[in-house]
Amino acid sequence: MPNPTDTPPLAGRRAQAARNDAVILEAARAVFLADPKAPIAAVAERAGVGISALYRRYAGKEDLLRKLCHDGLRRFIEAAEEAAGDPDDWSAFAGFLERVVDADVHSLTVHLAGTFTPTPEMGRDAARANELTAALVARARDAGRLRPDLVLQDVGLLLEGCAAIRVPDPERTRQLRRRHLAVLLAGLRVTDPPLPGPPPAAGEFDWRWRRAE
Amino acid sequence: MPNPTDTPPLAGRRAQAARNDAVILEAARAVFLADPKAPIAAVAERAGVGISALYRRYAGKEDLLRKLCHDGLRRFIEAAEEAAGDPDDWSAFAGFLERVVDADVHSLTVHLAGTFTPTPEMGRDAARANELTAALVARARDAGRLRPDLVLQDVGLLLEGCAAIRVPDPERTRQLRRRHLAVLLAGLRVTDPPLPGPPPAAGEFDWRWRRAE
DNA sequence: GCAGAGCGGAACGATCCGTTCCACTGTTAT
DNA sequence: ATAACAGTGGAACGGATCGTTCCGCTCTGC
Repeated sequence: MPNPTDTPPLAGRRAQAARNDAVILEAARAVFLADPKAPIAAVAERAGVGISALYRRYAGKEDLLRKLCHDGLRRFIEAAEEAAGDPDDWSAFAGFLERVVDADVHSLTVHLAGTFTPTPEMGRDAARANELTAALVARARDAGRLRPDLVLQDVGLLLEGCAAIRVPDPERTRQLRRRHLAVLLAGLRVTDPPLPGPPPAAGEFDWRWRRAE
Repeated sequence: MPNPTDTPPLAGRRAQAARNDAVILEAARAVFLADPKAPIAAVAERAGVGISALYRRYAGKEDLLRKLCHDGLRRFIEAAEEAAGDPDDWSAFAGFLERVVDADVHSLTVHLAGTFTPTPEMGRDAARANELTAALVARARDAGRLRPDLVLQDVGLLLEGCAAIRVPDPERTRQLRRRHLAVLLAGLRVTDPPLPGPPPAAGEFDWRWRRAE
């Protein structure tokens, strides 16, 4: 009998399984980040496991995608909460964007939208993410650091723009996105004249979350 | 000999064919702009013609894509040449970006790259497009209007960012891109501190044009 | 009228991909 | 020791997609 008492440091087969949990999730994140429509076999290959190891953990592709997206949403919230702790009104806002861009969270959320049916909890988290972002925007704006005609929905577009920057090397991608973001942030400080066209309205981008028919 | 005198005002069947030339190209542009991997049948459907009408004009999908991309490249050059005529150093540069963004040229070129083998002429046109862009950048920078640490390759990233903005309605898409571009342009005027990280190098994005294996 | 250009769309063949299934291995409990 | 089984790898299946071909039809230009 190898384990007389149920020792927390699992060994043998159980440990392998627990390790696979993490390996698979990491592989899935990397693969679907690079290509949201990647086949599920690519995840298994990247993780160095068989397909069975995937289907043991997730009911299907949609299930995996949903979990991945929900994780991304949680990271987004985390970043917003962390950034809110910054005492400087501007760098709280700027730091938030930098965190989100660095973690490539946007690709995990928006780009995966529509590929699965969301859970109610995801809806709640999305609402919370929105609130936190709105608070950061309002704070920077009320402090007079952020150009006043920038609305909450603009932030999504900024992130979309940064997420579009992509080269084969992930680290270089991060650097280039930071560079792009720096230009954007420079343009977001108070300036004249105001931004052109009607600002994005609340709910204008909800179509993303509707499933493809 | 069907036409004793080569009369330009074609009529009947020939006219229909000539009209289809344009209709098909327009449909192809719209379809592949919305989804670079769209099936060729979608183009036929959108154009309101059969699949035969497509294959009568193009040897295959790759042929159509190549023509579309080359057209986009030419529009890009056109935009650069037009913008170069602007006497103001800054608005020549800014106007150039606005034209390119409005025409959605970036999606037609970069996003279609790798899906076909380019012709030598396309290589020459691409080189010319690069020269023209470099000239506009240099001009704005030398005039002290553009932040000096911005390099040619940054422009591609800016366009990439703008092209990533996309909603179902094309006109609204254009407006939102303009808005995004305005933020970017505001950030591109001379500012401090300089942009972070090493600037994009020449040839760093050539991998796009290599065919997927 | 007749030859054929132009066309619509069904049909084909090749991929691709999600999912299922089964044999096998090492572990756990008896 | 050995039975039961969780965990796994990967072949195989069925459905879907898509590029391309092909056949029959129409209508034009001679």
